[in-house]
Amino acid sequence: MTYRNVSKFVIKRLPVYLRKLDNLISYDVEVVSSQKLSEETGFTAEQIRKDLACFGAFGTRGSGYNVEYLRDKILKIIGLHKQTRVIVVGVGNLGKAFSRYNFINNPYVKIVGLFDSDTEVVGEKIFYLKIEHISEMKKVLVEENVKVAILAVPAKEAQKMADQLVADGITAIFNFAPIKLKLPPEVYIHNVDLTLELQSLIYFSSTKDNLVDLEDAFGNF
Amino acid sequence: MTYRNVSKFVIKRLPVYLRKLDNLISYDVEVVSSQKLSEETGFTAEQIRKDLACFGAFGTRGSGYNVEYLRDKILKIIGLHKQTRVIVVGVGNLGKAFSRYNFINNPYVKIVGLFDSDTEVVGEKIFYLKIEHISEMKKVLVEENVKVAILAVPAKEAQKMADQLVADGITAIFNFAPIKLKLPPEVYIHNVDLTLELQSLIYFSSTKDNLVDLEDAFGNF
DNA sequence: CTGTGTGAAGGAGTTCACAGCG
DNA sequence: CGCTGTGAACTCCTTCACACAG
Repeated sequence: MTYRNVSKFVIKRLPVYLRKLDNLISYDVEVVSSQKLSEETGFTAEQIRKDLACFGAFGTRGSGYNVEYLRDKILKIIGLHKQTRVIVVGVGNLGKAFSRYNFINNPYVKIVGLFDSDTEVVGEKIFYLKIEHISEMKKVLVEENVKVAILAVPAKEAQKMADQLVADGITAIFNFAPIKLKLPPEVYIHNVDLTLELQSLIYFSSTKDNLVDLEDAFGNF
Repeated sequence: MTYRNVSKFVIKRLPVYLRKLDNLISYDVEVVSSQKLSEETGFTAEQIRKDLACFGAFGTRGSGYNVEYLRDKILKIIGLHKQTRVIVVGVGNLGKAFSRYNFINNPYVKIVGLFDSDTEVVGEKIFYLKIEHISEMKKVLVEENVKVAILAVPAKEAQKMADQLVADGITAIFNFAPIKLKLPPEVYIHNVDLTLELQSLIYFSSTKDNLVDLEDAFGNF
């Protein structure tokens, strides 16, 4: 039995479960049902059970899931059981905000390097970590065996920088730059494009059944 | 003919087309085929044609789509044909970064208010716009008839603030706070949770067919 | 002859319903 | 009896294949 081909949709829900489980642990809750998790997360109980079933049978029929056991299982599934090391490339507004945010909110992912090409920001600190020049990047990537990079450089530098990251051993990129990176297929890219996301939100802002909205846009129909 | 029930997946792709069309316009390209758009965006040509077909027939058989005409159509479909006014609530790291980013990158969405409860940041400027105290919010919402809010306050304040926004007429929320907002179903919520997104990225960082990764995680299988 | 528009087929994700175990 | 685990049904999105218009 192998776990190839687990849907991306499933993987995206796992961290949601993880967060809820961590929360339950902090309240000393020991057992949780898929029904309870459903109420907390908004996903259906069946879906939660199906998601977990992709990776094995972790529950106890009649009672539910052991919270701590399930949390540890999910950590291992995602690969967060040993703290993951990442670097941030491009420490402008967005890179800075992301870094500060991650330091505070994400115990499972550790930023081990902040890099920028702008000598203006090099030397600045974010919490305990000093921003270094891009030229120092490869050294850190190799020493710390980093596989994940957060790319928050301007659009026109993004492709070049991504190529360099891949050449230096990066296998997954969290990309804030508003361009479609062209990289080997084995590199996983996750794009966060705030402009696009906000624009599509606008569509839904007038009314949820968009009848009125669209009739207005197409007087000709 | 009405346009109810256009899939969210379609709507999310429209801004991608929009950006490419704007780009083509800046290069004085007048006509574009779905094939060309496919190469540029990474979506299949059939999908692009199907997406556009949800809203009418905009192309010319044999040649393609008139770039400017299609751009204007998409603007109207999304509702961006008249600049949309939004406010930003919570101007910490993330709110600040988002605002600066939007000022520069998003010509179609105008930020008309920046609000925070922290008197420390009130008075600061982001580009030409001054950060105001939350107490001023309602006035701006009404005067400018704002329907969309970007919520970037700490998690524990988010629900209370969201309730207030909805009470003041907001119909869509772009939510950066890492909680599930409980709001009336007619309010559209788009969550951007960087911690969750980064965590799920980790899963894909070891290898794209996650066989090895998972066998390692479940030695017992 | 080229490229759009679209019904039909295929594939993927979700929900349903219930068997089965504690 | 309660809650998990899961095949089957269902829904929705994508891809295919081709008719049709310029």
